[in-house]
Amino acid sequence: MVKSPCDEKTPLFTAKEWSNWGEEQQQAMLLRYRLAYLSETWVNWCPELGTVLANDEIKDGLSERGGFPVEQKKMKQWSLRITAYAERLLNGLNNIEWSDSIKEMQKNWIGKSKGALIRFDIHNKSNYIEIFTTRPDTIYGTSFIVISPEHPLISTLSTKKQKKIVSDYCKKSALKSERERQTNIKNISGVFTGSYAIHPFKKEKIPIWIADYVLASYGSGAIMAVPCGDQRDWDFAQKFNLEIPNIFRNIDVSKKAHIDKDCVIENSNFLNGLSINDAILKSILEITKQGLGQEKINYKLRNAIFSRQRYWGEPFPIFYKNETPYLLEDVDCVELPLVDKYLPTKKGDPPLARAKKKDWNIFKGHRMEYNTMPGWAGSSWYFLRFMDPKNNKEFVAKEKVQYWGQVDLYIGGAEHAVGHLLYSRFWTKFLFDRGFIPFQEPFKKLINQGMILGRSSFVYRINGTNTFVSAEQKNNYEVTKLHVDINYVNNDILNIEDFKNWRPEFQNAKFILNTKGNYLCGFEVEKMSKSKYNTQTPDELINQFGADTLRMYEMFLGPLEQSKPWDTKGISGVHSFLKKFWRLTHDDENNFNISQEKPSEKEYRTLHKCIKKTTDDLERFSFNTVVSTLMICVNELTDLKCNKKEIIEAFLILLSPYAPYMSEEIWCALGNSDSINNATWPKLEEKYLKQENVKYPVAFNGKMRFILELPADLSKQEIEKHVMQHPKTNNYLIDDSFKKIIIVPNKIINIVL
RNA sequence: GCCCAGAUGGCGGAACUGGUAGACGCGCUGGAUUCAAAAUCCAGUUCUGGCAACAGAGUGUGGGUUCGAUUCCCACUCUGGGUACCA
Repeated sequence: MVKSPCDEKTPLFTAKEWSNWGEEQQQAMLLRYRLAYLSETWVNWCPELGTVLANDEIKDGLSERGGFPVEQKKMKQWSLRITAYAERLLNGLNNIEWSDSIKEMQKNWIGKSKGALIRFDIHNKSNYIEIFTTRPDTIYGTSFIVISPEHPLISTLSTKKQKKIVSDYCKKSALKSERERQTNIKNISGVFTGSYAIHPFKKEKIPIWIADYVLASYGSGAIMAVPCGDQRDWDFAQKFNLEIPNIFRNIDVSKKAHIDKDCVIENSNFLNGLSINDAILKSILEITKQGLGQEKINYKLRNAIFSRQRYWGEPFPIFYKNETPYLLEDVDCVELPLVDKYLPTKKGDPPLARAKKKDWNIFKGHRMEYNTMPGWAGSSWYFLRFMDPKNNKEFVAKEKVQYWGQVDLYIGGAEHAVGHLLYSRFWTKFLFDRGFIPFQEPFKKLINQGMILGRSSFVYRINGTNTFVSAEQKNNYEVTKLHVDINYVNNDILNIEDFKNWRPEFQNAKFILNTKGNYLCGFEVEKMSKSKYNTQTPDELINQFGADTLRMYEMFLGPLEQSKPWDTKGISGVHSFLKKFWRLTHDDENNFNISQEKPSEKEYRTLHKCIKKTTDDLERFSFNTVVSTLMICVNELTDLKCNKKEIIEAFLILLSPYAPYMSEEIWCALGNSDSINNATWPKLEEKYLKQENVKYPVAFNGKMRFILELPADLSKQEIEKHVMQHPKTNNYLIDDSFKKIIIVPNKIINIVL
């Protein structure tokens, strides 16, 4: 038997059976093993728009565009079997220099948990329900079963009497998004199916309920409810008057569930007296022995849907014969065909279905694939192509990928933590498996630059209408909050004409204005993004201040890894710094003016202080503090009136990463023929930094009172003597005495009273 | 809801390993220069009281550890990111 990742429900078959199958049946079976496969998945379908919507295109259950209802629909989609790589994606985190927070997020996203799959037979029926639990030790505390509203056995399980209630409930939860279902934990809902399961050990009847806090996409879409050990189960039991059997020794479960694993099991037959961890092991052993289930490792990670019903995306190299997909063997790429409109067809097929046979550059079988690939098809591997961008035989030549290897440092936003950054790792792994690249991780080191935040503006559409209400009155209506382009908003007042012309759907929009006759927009500070219509272009700033100033200001804004609002108030400070440095090397008539004199000790000290700090800060990616260090250096050099070549030249190299144009220009004026980019980084000479005296802060009870300047090489005893002799010391001592004196050489003196 | 971050003057931020809280810049106030403006320069600028010297308070909130906490620990609040079709 081939040990290969495949659909869990893939049946076993023999070679003989295989060869007796027809071509289509073989293809269908192969799809169960392929990395890319077709599967039925739930999507957000908007009948009015005739298209599938992303969760973020839905606001309060209505489509953002137009405000139409959205429903859940099953659709055949390509998926990529990322779950086959779950374990490797998890282990690979140990081999990369990424921030702990991103690793943590990926780890939680993959969500590995050990537990058991347990079979519950159904009373008076031949079916059974499989549940996944991480706490098989609590099996004797199970008093009911809960299945998700999408569970395949729902129609079998719901009795005649319950049928109507059940189908109403399922329809209602189909309208809710998965997130809504998890968010509203205070809003407990559920219905009884009318059927009972048999407890595998106790052999007693326990009721089977349906509730939308159980998700179809996790585990097996069904749980054994243990109200004494799980708070959601406890709340559910409380609400619907279900039993709460206690299986924990000396623990009170009448007020809330007991979630901690710090206790001993009782009322549980063969598990009595065991600790939780021992009971988990023993219960799995017993479940396996009695054939009631097996040990199981479960991942929260789901296979990733890889098709989109949009026009702009890479077309699949797939064609169909009688709706069975075949892989195109041609070397040539399928190109996007011309279509009359970039819209779905009347039937609801994706835009590519509009193309006629002649519109495709390649056409085989009965039809081509209508779906296109998602954004992450490209974003998962584009960086590999940079190694060999003009190669038209393969995506990268062996010797080039051998030379360049993985990306050394990748700077990207934390918002990609579990999307792009996980997909890239996944793609890298399968490209490695197929022998295309010699490494398993795409990015050796990763730094998350903070997001630039923008101020978004909002308008409020009254649900089911095309009327927008001014922010002051939005609470009087059921409204949907929509982003509006900040270019149409001035001081939070909407330019209504611009807004109407923005999109055809707003052409006939109506407005409820405030008492001043204006439409007031709401606002929020959130990440700057095209989809939030809050972006600002730097073009004007470049025109006004130049690219060096903008570049340097971006570095000066704050720590690389911290998100910060885009605010250009302070940009003039960076600009005047560059002008100040320019004046240092130019006279009043703007003639280049540099001295060949040998620098003084003071001037060397200023320079080397700057070399030390800019070098250290650069290494820890602290660019904002580098900029202030450069500013301090220029301030000091200006005070010293220093325009000496040796100092200026070294300083230019320190400045060049931040203001490359200006430093190159002055570098050239100094008579250098090669670019400053090829200059050697100045070498720090510690001898210039040596200080003879140290300024000690003298604190009493931790509160700094005065500064005492002392020679750097004094012993603790000598320092104490000096402190005690200082006239100010007496002001703070009580009765001329103190409890203790703490002296940290070259740092601080603290006297405890 | 869940996972991950963050919170320090009027504003962006600094304090890297527990050791002077507020570096550097913006803004603001006053002054110099100028016919005037721009540009530039000088001085001041956490808050409260005080002419000042100085005193008290102070790093989201409440506790704790420590001679000493923005920094470490516990509990919370708020803000941002992600939550699987924005990429």
